[in-house]
Amino acid sequence: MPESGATERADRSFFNRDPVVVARRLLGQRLVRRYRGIRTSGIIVETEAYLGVADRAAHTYGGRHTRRNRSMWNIGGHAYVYFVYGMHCCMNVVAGRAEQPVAVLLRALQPEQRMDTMHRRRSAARRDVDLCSGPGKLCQAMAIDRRLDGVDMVSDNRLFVELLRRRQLPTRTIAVGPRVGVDYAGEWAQEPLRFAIAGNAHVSRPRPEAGNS
DNA sequence: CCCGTGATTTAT
DNA sequence: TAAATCACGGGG
Repeated sequence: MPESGATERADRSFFNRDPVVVARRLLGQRLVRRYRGIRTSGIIVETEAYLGVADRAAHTYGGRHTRRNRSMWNIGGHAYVYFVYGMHCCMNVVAGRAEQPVAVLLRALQPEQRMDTMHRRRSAARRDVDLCSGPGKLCQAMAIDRRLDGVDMVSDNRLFVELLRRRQLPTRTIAVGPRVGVDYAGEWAQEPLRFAIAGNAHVSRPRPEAGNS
């Protein structure tokens, strides 16, 4: 593998904190997926925070505890993968402390390793920037589906995060905006809970504006 | 802009 | 049991 081996894997303490902090700190880190002997990876360039019981846009709004959102009630570091619109999967990383059903949706990656495999899995993608520029796209490119719902990313070898930087990116390089596709959530739809690396070509549309803290 | 697509949720 | 919903993506 072309890895240096010195890369540090995100541990429990990385995830056991405020979801907004996790969402910002995930930017610039690496998501790794191992499947059938192939290691695909990408740099996380776009995230959204979901704040749990009080957040009308969250699947756990109002304390809902259903079969689908079961893993969102798990402790930080677990994956929450769900199926939506009859054909797509979306992947979240559970954050917060125990019994806080909060999570971070991974919305886009800058593909890094095995882009050939990603193109094979996503024939509709004509260009590299179409591979992982959306929550459903990245799941398809990385072979992430409901079989990975509930896995512990701190200990599982199939899906995990590698830390490429110890610090969060400089605040001015993080673009902030309202979350995508949650118009049903009333005032919560306007909250600035979407984060992206400013100027990165792999961020999904519409792009949040840079310059917001 | 519209529409597929089907599991999940929510209303009867 | 039935109806509505949906943290999306692709094509026109």
